Amino acid sequence: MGPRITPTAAREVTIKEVAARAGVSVATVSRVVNNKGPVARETWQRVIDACQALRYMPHGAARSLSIRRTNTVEVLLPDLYGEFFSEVIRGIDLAARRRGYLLLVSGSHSDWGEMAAVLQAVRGRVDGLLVMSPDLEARSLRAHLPAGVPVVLLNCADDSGGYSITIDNHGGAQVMVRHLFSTGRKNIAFIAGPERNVDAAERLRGFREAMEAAPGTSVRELPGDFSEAAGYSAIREILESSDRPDAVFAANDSMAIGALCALQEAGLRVPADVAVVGFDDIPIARFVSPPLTTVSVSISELGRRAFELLLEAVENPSAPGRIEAVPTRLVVRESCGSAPGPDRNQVTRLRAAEQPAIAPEKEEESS
Amino acid sequence: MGPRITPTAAREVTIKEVAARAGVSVATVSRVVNNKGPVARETWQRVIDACQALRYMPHGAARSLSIRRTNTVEVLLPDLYGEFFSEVIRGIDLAARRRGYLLLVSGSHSDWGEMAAVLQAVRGRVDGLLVMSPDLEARSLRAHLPAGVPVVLLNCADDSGGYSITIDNHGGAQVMVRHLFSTGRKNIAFIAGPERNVDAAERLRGFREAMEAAPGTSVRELPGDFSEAAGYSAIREILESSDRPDAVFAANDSMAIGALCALQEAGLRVPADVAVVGFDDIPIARFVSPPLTTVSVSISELGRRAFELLLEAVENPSAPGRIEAVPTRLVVRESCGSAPGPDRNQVTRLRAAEQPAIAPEKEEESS
DNA sequence: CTGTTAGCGCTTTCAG
DNA sequence: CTGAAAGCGCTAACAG
Repeated sequence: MGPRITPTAAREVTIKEVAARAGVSVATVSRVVNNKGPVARETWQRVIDACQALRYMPHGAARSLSIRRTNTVEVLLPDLYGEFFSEVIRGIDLAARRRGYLLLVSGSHSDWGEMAAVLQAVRGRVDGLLVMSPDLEARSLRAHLPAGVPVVLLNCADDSGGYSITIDNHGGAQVMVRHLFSTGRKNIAFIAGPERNVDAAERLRGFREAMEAAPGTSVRELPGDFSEAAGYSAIREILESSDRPDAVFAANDSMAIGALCALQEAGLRVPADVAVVGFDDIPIARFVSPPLTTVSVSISELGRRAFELLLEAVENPSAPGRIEAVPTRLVVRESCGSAPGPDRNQVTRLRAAEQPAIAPEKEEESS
Repeated sequence: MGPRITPTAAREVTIKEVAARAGVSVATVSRVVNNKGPVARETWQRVIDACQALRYMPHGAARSLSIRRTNTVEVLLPDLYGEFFSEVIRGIDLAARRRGYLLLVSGSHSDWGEMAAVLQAVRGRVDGLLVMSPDLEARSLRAHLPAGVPVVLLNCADDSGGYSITIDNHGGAQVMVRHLFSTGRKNIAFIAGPERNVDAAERLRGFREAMEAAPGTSVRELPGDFSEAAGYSAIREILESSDRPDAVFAANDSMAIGALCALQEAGLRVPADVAVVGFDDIPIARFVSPPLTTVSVSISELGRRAFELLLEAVENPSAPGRIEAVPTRLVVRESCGSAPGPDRNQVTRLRAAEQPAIAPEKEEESS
C-alpha cells in the first residue's frame, strides 16, 4: 500500500501518467524527454524523477507517427543464409547503432511476391530501404519500389541514377587471374555463380577478359550457384574429364571451399597439383586448409557504406543520387602456391578499403 | 493534366485521400483494406480501385498505435558475426514471414549498456522480444527486461520460469565423448568456449562427466572463445607440449575448424594422427576437409521454435511460461575416423529434431 | 451497409 | 518557462 510501484506492472506507462505524477503537463514531459525547449531546472528534475519511478519509455509508434520519422531502416536481402549476408548485416548494424537507428531485416528468398509483401508492410515503419537484389532481371526493380522512400540498392544491376553501391567484381576477377598467371598457372577453370546474378556475371566477365588478354592459356567454365555444394560438384565433373586444370577460380569463397573439399577427397594436393582461389574473403576463408587465396571484399564495409549512403539520402531527399563501388583487394594465402610477383594485396580502385570499425581479423595474411 | 497520377509522387498517400477518391468515408476504406466488417460489393470495388490508382499503403506506425499491435518482434543477439547467428536469424525469419511478422534485429555486442539502449528503443515498436544472452552473469537478465512485454530467452542461464529455449549442450557433449571412445580415442583434449558462456559451460560439463565415467582416459582442457583463431592457437599450444592427444574436441565448430587448420599446417594428418570434432554443425562443417564430425544443433530450428514460443507468449500473455530444449544429434563425418559402433546419429532427447522448413543440406551424412 | 467520432501516445505550435 | 490543444494516420464503437 506504500508509494512503491509494483515491479511487474503489466500495463505500459504513458507520458500522461508521468505528467500527472510530476505535476506538469505532457508537453513539459515531452520537452525534457527529448531535451529540447526550455524547462526550469527544478521542473526538469521532477520530471526525470517521475520517469524513473515509473520506468517510463516513450512509445515508438506514437512518436514516429507524430514526428514522421522512425529512425529505422529496412534491410531486404535475397537470403539470410551464410557468412556473406551475415557480414553485410553486421556492417549495417554497426553503422546503424552508431547513429541510433534500428534495423528491420528480412530475406526475400528471391521471391518477387514476398519482396512486394515486405515492401508493402514497411510504410510508416522505416525511413529508408537498403535493398540487395543481385538478380539481373531486377533491372526494373526501382519501378516497383514504393515511391517517395529513400532507397539504396546493393549489388544491383542499376540503371536509373539513384543511390546504389556495388562491389568491384570485374576488377577483382582480373587481378586474380593475373595473379594466377604470375604463379605460372595457365590452364584455369572457372566455377561461375548463378547465371542471373550481377556479381557473378561481372566476375565472369572479368575472368574472361583477363584470360583473353593472355596468350597460350586454356579456359574452362563450369556452372555454379554460389553454394559449397556447387563447388563440390563442379570439381567432381572436372575430375571425370581428361584434362586437369592447374588452377580453379571459384566465383565465390563458398564454392571454393566446396571445391577444396572435393579435391582433397580425390587425393589431389592443393596447391601442388591444382591451385584453388575464391572471391569475397568470408571470415572462414583463412581457416580452411590450405588457407584460401581470394579477392577480399570487406563485406561489412559494404554494409556500412550502404547505410551511410542511405542516411545521406534520407537527410537529403532531393539529392541526385550517387553510385559507389567498394574496392577489392587480392589476398594471397596458401591455396594457390607462393607468388613471386609484386601484385599481392593489390587494390583495384583508387581508394583503399577502409577498415571496418571492428576488425575481426586476428591473423594477417602473409605479406 | 489527365487523370494520371504522377508516378513519383513523393508525398505519401493516406487513407483519407483514398476515401475521397472513392467517395466513401475512411471507415469504409479501413474496412476493405483489412477486409473486416460488411461492405457492399460495389463499394468494395470502388475502394479497391482507388487504392490501386493511388498506390495506397497503410501507415504502419499509425496502425500499430491504433490497434496496439505491431506484428513485429525484436531479435537481440550477442553479436551478428558468423554462421551460428546467421542461422538463428534465418530460422526466425522463416517462421516470422510465415506468420506475417517483421523482424527488428540487433547485435548487443555483449555490452550491457547497448542492450539497455535497444530495449529502451523498442517499446511501441514490437510485440515481443527474442533475447539471446548466453552470458552466465545474465542470470538477472529478466529483471532488466521491460515489464509487460513477452520475452523468450535463447540459450540463457534461466532462472525464473518464463519462456525460454536452450540447446541440449550437456547431452550432446556426452554423446560425442562416448563416440570418440568407440573409435578408440582415449586421450582427449577439449577446447573450451568462453568461460562465462552458458552453452560453453554446459558442453564442458558434459565433456567432463563423460570423461570421468571412463577409466584409463586422459583429459586436457584448453581455453577458447568460440572463434576460429582460438581453435588455432589452442592447437599451437598443444603442439608445443610433449604429449599429443589422439582427439581434439572443440566446444564449437568454428574452433574445430581453426584447429583443423593449425593441425594440417603442422603436418599432422586428421584423423589418422589426431581426430578433431566440433559442436553446432554450422553449414560449412561438411565442407571443410576432412568433413567435420560434430554435434548437430539444427540452429535454424532453434530460431524457428523460439519464434513460435514467442507467438504463444504474445497471444497468451497470462500463460505460465515454458522452457524447451532443442535436441542434438551426433553427425559422424571423416574428421574422427570411422566409427564401428552403433551410436552414430544418436538423438539426445526424446524428440527427434524436426527438419527446418527449408533444408539447406544437400549432402547426407554417411549413415 | 456506411458515416461520425473518439481515441491510440506523442510532439508542437501558440498563447499565456 | 509552461500548458492547452490540434494534429500524425488509422481503427473501432456507435449511430444512422
